[in-house]
Amino acid sequence: MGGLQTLNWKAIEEKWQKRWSEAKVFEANPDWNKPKCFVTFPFPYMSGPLHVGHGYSASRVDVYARYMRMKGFNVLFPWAWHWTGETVAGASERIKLKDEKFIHALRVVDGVPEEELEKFVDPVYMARYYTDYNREAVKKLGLSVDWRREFHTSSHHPTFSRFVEWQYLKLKQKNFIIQGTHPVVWCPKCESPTGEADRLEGSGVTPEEYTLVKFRFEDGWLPAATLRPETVFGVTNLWLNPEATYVEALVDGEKWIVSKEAAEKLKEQLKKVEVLREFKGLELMGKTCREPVEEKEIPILPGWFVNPSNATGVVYSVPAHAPYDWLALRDLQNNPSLLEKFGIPVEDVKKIKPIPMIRVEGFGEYPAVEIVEEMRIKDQNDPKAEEATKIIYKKEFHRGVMRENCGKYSGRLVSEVKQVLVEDFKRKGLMDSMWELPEKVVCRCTTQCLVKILRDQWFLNYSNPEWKKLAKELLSKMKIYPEEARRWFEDVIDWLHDWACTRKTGLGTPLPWAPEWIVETLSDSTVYMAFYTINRHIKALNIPAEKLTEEFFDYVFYGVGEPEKIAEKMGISIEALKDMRKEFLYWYPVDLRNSGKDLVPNHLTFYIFHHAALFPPEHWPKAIAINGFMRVEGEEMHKSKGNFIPLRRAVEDFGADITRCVVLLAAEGMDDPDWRASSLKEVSSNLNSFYRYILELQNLGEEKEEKHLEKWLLSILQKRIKKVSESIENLKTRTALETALYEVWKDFRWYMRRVEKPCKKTVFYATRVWVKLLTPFIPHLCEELWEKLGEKGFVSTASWPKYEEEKVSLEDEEVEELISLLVEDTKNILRVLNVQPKKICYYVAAKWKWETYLKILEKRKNGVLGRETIKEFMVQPEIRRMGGKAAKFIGKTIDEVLKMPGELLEKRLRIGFLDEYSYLLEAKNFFGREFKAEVEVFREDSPNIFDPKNRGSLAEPYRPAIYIQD
RNA sequence: GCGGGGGUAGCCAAGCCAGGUCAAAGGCGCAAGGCUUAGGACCUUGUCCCGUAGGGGUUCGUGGGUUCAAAUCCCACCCCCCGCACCA
Repeated sequence: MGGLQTLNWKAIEEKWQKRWSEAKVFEANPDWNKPKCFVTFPFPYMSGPLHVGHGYSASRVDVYARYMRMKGFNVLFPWAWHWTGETVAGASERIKLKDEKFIHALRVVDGVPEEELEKFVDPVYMARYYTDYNREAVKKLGLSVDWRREFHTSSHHPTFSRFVEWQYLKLKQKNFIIQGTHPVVWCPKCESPTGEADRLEGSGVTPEEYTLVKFRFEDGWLPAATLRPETVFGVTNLWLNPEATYVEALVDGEKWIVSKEAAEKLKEQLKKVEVLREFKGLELMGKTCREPVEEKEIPILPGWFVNPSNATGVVYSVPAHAPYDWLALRDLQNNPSLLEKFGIPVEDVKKIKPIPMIRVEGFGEYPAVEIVEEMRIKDQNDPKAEEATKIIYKKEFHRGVMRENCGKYSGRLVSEVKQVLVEDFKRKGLMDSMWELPEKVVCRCTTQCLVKILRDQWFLNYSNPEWKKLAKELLSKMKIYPEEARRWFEDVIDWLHDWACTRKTGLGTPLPWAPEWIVETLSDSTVYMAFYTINRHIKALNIPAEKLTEEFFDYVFYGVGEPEKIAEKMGISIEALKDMRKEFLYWYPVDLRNSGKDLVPNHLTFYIFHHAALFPPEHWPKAIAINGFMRVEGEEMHKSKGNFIPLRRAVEDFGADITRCVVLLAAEGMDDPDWRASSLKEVSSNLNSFYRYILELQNLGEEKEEKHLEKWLLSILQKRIKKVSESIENLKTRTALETALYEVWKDFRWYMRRVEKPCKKTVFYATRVWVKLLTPFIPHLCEELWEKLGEKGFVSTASWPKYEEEKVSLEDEEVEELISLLVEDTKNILRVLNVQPKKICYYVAAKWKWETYLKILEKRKNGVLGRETIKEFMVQPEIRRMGGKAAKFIGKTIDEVLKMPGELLEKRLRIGFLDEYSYLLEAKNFFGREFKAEVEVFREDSPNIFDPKNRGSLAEPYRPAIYIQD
């Protein structure tokens, strides 16, 4: 029974991982006799376990690394861990606050032991725990990493922190860091920005800028908040909520009336606010104010829909274009009793007529009125009013044109004038702005958030056109896989504006010139690949962080400064210092960086910007590859969904090679791979079979000459070698693996089916090629096979199969193509006839047909082939003698050749005359086996032909005629 | 809304950029046969419809168009996924 049971993956994988590690095969030092290849994977964030999606991206890097290594490159694949940011701290905080849901996820999904869980109240402990946990996952996946260069980020890794400091000093010196102000979602209790991860409510909500339109009221202003300032030309009245509390306040010296909440908010938005008195909205009902365009007097009316917690709590009314305004107005007009208690005469309200000021197709004068009728919206409390508002807003913004009553903006598109209009009015002091959250955001600490404008924040000046230009230049020189992603990068570079690069809280490196700020997580990880090149020295020499000065890094990365002095100050040898410089120069630039596509709009683009800023063009990254992100059984993977698949568990449960194959076979390019249980089963059984098949092949074959079928196998293998190589080079890892596994398998199957006795020499060569082609994908299994095949050393460091042009034989390939088509055709006939044949006869085309065929091919190549060419042939006496049948053959051939793809045409021309007769004769036994019948082969013009149904004349080149006798 | 990607046979998925060998690779599933004590594995065949001679018909989100010829090119539309910022 031995050898037939399922493989012991675990034993095999552990065995080879141990051997690789002992032999230090993946530890890469500079070797000036070898070309280098430096590949990286963005260090993962250590707030939880890695999942199979990380495994996917990392496996792609590993496939490339392993391939290049076998190609003879000195390959460096380092690894590190990201600790910077607020997420670990936030997670730790949730544990401190005993967030049951969160703790449950850690316990169940992450499998964190109880005694460890308690210690997670310390964020650093938590990060370290996950780093250790995940390192095992990465190692067990079999990635070919040089672990000597490992590190993690933040001030808890002081030597790395020094590197971040250096980087920021350089950026500052180059004026790529500026100071400025910026609106953020802010928790007044925590006194810090409330990021996505820190929210109980309101995920995805970002500040929105309202325009405040200032209506003159007595000696002050009523600033009405709006997202549609262009509608100021259609204002009929003002709305205040009679039940809400308003304040009169001095705002930057002007007297404003706004809701009580608004006054507090404005304080956070760089406005100086002094509240003078508080009162109910009711107090202003029926009074009038002046609109800012023509200073017409308009009334202030009660609007219960006005939310004092939104913006200023003051709203102006444009009933022609805003459904809410029209509804509120109509409600008042229809219910005079509502007005009674405010002492507002009904006639005054009834007098108010909507003022149309935007023309838009599909609507008449009063779009708001029309949509209210159409949707049968009852009143201002009807939830359908919200939808109506959205529809009108969209239509009018995109398609709307300002009517004649809009002054100098008349006749222009709403979308065009909006911005200018606001600028114009702001200049006149009639508009202002205020930031507001479109939806409620609640901080983890349960406090409701507001918008704060942060001042003196530090920014990476990505809006700088010079910097953008540099980034684009870098991008244009870089390879992007897949190429479709290039446009996305271009857009991101254009779109990116200044990035707030510092935080007040969380883990990270303090900004060297303003240590109260910490460099934020995306901003400290842009050029750290340079640190990999020297980190093994820093660790080996045990250089203390404080010795890693600006001038040290300047020397290592830029070659400036005096090495003697620097080395002396650092207390290391000048050789050691120079080695670091040399090692940096050896490895840099990064040859490939691969990650999920989610990093395109942030990290990867930052990576481009910062390299462009900090390094000369010869050190700019060479290539970026991206891939989709992992789904599970077609769904997004989420801890909360319960379908989260930790990498470590996958590797432990299914094995590294299977896990790698499942993810690599699942997708390519930007498509999202899907993790499916069925695929797991499928791959596992395929790999088991592959293993056994290779071992079986070992014992097959005999010493013999390499003939047609062997030449065919060798030829087709060259094609596979080429395809796999090119696919890996273009990060088409799925195509590569599919070809290496399935296509090659198919070739073997055909060879074994066709051949009488396999040739030992060919099988020997072919099995070794096959194992090598799969090594980048399933390295453990391939090592095991390599050893079982009696080969010395690691297959991981064996040489990649060379594509040998001289082994390519078009003729042998075409012959097999012909034979398999002939088998197919014969089967097709047998199926239709539904008989068991006694005898099958094949007739190959006569010599004159071949000559004619080749001439037709030639004519097509020279572009002189047409239907009329038939005449040229028919005038030849020896052809004309054969009459109609010849004409039919020539006509058909011309038609076929006319639509033959160029590649095939070339191939057939190069092959020329093909001795079909000999090849078919050689395959007689094969046909016999296939059909369990006697098989005979004739030339169609042979004198002793057996052809009772006169089929022979149907023969064409590459298409022998068939006769079947039952 | 803006930007990016995509819709192919029971499922996954190639082909599309460079139009013709495309009823459309490969894998899975399913069915039949072989091998085997049996199961698994493996091998062969079939898997849109029709067909007693290698053929014909209808297909590649929908509707038009260009072309001798379109899954592939052009136009319009419908649907799905992702990103839109201070967050990893």
